[in-house]
Amino acid sequence: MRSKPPKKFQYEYPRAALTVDIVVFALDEEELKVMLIQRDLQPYQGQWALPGGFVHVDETLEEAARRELQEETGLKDIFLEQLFTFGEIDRDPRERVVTVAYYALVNLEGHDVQASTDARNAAWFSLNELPDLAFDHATILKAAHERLRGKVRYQPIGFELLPEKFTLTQLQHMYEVILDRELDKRNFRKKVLGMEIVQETDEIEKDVAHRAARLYRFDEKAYERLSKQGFNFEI
Amino acid sequence: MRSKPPKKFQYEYPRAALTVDIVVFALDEEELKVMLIQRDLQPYQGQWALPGGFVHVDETLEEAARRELQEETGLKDIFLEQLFTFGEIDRDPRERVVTVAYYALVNLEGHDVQASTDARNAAWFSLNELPDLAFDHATILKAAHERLRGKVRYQPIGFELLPEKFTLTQLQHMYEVILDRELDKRNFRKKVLGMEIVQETDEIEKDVAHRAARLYRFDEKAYERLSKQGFNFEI
DNA sequence: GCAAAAGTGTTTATGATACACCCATGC
DNA sequence: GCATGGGTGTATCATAAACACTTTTGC
Repeated sequence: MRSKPPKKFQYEYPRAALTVDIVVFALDEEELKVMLIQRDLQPYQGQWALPGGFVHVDETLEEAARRELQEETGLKDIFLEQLFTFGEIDRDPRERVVTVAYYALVNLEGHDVQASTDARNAAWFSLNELPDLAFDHATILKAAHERLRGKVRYQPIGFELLPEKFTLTQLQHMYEVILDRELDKRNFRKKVLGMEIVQETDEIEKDVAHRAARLYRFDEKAYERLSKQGFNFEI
Repeated sequence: MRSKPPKKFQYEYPRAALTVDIVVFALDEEELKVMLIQRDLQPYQGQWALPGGFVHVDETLEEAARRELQEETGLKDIFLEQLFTFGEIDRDPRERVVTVAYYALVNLEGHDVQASTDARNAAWFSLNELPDLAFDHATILKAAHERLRGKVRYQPIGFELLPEKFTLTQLQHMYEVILDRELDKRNFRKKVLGMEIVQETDEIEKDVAHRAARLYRFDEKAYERLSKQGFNFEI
């Protein structure tokens, strides 16, 4: 065991440690996945946990979240939004640790996670087959999932889970997975096309063993316009 | 100037200080008000600020918010919900301070604020006539207002701003103030009564110089039922 | 030619909006 | 009796929901 490092930073009152943790969602063919890291230090050594770590004193919370995400999973330039701050007193057995949780959405095609990640330490898990998680990370993950389900109803969020160009069937599938219910194809298309939130491209799917579907892209401008005036995305 | 206190608490890495700040909303006859405290210490001495203060190492974030609220304004047992955590690096000129912001809703009749408050230090301000605020509290206040406006659309929130028994006109007025637009009386009543979120009482208004209105109370059970299934309160 | 998914319209039901007058009460 | 806000209904319009078949393509 190595000797203890010096403790140079001194305060009049005790201070909680401050961390960030990130719930990274991605969309598989069939379901929502979340990225977990296997801990190689105590406490909870060997257990799976959300990516995250201590906030440096010279970086903002979001900067800390992005830095940890890149260090631990290789992911960068992704959609990231603050979720909630968890401050239960005993959530970390070592000492008082307050964590600011974020959630992130990525598309599996666009970001090469495996290449920059030690595969032994990071992996995607289906939300239905989660291992035991360290700390209160199961609680955080549940909160993130609920937020995503709730948010999708009144904001055009979620496109970050898809590749840049996608079929309407992919988009519908994404909503079905997030909302956990089936949607009617014709009504879904009417609604999505009607609110002009996607733009038709002149490309179609390739290498499929059936009629190839048209590809669409997300329309940034419509997004902006609709986001502001608190619109209704009930589908 | 007093001598510096001892700094007994020592850490390997520098730590941010952790505070809570609370945006307390109340409903006046005419408009939304927010409670501010006049600071009697540096920095920003004499300026108005949100109630709040440092989180003790042995209390949760919500406990800290409730404690500060009671100490500074006398308010207790009120609706309180976490808003957002602000971690910009220079938001406090002294050192790195991360603050977990909450917002609260109170009804002016039910809670005697003045009695337990040093009137020189705490006061209600109209949202349209705010003084310059200390720190980044103007940003926090704006975020709280937006959250309230957004939340009211899809959750039956806001009843905390009214007394236990209220008239439908008071309820409508509350929504008009929060949403900042006029609502049609007949349509409003149809909608509110239709979703069975309020219960008729057998009491009526007193001491009014016109026909007395029936009093209603908020229906907890309907609230629970509707809250869960993410319902739509667009009015 | 068949398997597999793409693509497309109409009808019905429900909820949102617009709108104006009589009623009860206190003074 | 008049001023003040309380209380009520209907017609129209817009959006949501339900529902099935033809088309295209690869194999």
